[in-house]
Amino acid sequence: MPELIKKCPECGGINLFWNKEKGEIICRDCGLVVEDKMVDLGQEWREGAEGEGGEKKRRAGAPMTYTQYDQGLGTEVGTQSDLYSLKDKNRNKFFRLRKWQYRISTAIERNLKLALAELKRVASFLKLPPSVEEEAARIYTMAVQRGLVRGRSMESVVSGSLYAACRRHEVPRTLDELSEASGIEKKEIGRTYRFITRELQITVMPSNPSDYIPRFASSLKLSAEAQSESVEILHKAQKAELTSGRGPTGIAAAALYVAALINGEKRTQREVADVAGVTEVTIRNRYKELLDELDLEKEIKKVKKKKK
DNA sequence: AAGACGAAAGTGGTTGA
DNA sequence: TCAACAACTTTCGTCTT
Repeated sequence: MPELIKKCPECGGINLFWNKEKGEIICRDCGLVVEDKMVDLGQEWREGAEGEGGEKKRRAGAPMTYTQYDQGLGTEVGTQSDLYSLKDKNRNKFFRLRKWQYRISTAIERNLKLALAELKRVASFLKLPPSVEEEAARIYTMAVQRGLVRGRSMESVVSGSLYAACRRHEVPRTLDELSEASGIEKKEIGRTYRFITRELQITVMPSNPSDYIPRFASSLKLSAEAQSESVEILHKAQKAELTSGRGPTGIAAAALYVAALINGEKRTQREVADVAGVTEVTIRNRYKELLDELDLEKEIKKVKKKKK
């Protein structure tokens, strides 16, 4: 743990946790990601576009994809030196074109200004670290430049960008949380999220259940022991291939529920379900699978006996 | 009385013809 | 484009603490 940060700026708690793998510092009391030092992956987007031809992987220049060259937005219309070489007739044409470009670019700028303000608002509501906010802004900018906002509300694209940025930085928020923060419907966010990641060819790793643990655990006020216990359970669950195809939040919730039970800090299924944004039924299903595959019964019985 | 459990029917999204 | 399908939710009745 670096010396500089000793207290959580959000809640003043001193229960900070330095996750070396992810290079971030998490407050165990309120779940705030105090600082993250993740390497910025922003320039690597195009490298993620797998396997079609070699020339598509060009690296230099502004962050735009090769298809943008067709769309003309990246090109300037007419410079001074061009103008002098034109006859009067054509001059008018070029003035018109320049006017067009001016309109387009100011429209984009105006949109960006509004959208980035909204983005900042939502990001601070969710207490997201600056790097995530920045990444979301970049994603949004690309979306605007490629005209992906057309036909969608600005807010939903902002939310989609944020959702994508969170997942890329492995501090995922659930769609419900994004929805609450932005006031956009859950499915709308999901739709635009899928749309923009596909169109921009952003590769997002499927989110890992353990990424949710610190936040959920702190909302439930669970001890650090229970938290690491749940992470361990998750590891085992992953080995037993219980995690593929399932919703990561459900698994995380079940692991937390079991861990709380084992540690004698029992929470009701309802409580866990609420913070994880899933239903009790889902927790029960995952919970049952966990008990079947991993032999946790003994541990739970142990705790029960102790109580008596 | 509250929580845990399970069955059944419904929802939204993915997949494969 | 449509139907089958899996994951998840909603709802509700029953059992346990």
